[in-house]
Amino acid sequence: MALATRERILKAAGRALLRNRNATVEQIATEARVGRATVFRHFESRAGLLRALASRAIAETDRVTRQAAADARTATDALRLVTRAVVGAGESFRFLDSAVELYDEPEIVEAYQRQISELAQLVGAARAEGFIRPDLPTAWVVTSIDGLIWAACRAVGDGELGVVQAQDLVWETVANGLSAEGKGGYDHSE
Amino acid sequence: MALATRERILKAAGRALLRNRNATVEQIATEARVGRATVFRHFESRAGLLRALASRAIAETDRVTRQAAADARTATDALRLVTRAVVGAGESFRFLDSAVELYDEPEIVEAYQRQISELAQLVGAARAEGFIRPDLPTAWVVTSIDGLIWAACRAVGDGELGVVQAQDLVWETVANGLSAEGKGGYDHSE
DNA sequence: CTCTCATGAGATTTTATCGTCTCATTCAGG
DNA sequence: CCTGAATGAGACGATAAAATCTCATGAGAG
Repeated sequence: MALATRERILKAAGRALLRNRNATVEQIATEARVGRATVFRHFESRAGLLRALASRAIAETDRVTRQAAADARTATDALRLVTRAVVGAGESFRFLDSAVELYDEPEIVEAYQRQISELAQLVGAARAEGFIRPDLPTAWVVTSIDGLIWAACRAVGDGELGVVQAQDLVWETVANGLSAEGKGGYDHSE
Repeated sequence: MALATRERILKAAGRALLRNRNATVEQIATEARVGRATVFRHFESRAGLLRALASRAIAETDRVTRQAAADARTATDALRLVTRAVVGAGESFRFLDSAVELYDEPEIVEAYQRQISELAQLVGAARAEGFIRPDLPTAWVVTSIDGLIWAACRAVGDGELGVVQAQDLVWETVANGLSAEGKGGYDHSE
């Protein structure tokens, strides 16, 4: 059926792009076990296929993010739940790490920036609750959470970690870092 | 002179690739203020140019890494100094984040994996010194340090942070996390 | 000044991939 | 069995970029 084929192509595109940034339509079609012509029957162009894939990923991430935020009672809790949720949804957007031309699509760039700024708002609120160390710039807090989320998604995708384990570890690291020594336990003078 | 031109092309390629993944040879040549033909006089092909650029970046990272490790008295100190050094060298390898085809070059992949495994050894030694929380898998410690380094390099490249500030923040986050609350200060049950 | 070599400019060929099209095949429903 | 819709295979043209080649120029060495 048409819808099943379209879905199969989208999923295959995600896999193919993950393996090989700049994957050709032929490689995507092969991955989906369909003919190249069939790809163009379902999507107006290669760019259109990538747009559809990215839109799906963005929508999915938005969905789990809002769901998580709705369940939270405090901003700090929301930050924790959203972080977990995004790590959990990593599979659906991880290909964006490799997808190249998408950064030319203003729609995609705008959506990514919006999600980052939503994260920044959450961080700001958590800071107001006293959760964030006052000496850390919000920009760094946001950037490093983003970096840890990506690292976790990569580790899950590579089979190094399970999803739940990765979710726990990201938050553990955000909250307490990697060091066994307590706060200020490292002597910066040496 | 030939060497100066070659060097100019390499630097320009780094800048061009950072701005525009998949930058064409023409864009690189324009950035270097040389003719397209001159690029092919100095490099056998576009792929060869990228290989040379990547080799330089790897060599530079190795250099600052070994320098940093040599200055350290303990493994924990080495981990701190190496992390700082890599963040400081970010400018030279950051284009790899955008360079696409390089992941097909076995030489590059091998070098990256070697650097990661060197980091893993360092983490293992720091763990033996009691610096690393025993409950965290080494794979995650390595992955998250790598993720934080990339995040810091990106922030520096985007002008969000200064180099020294980024170096401090990465280590601060590794050692203590982002949270103001102490160890275990967050109630995981809710 | 002259010679030479690296270069710039640009024409040209080659290659890879996109996107379109046609036609035979398959498979499900009537 | 018959029909139609979706598909696979592959030919075809268009395009963009890579890679090659030629030729004139300009700057530096002798």
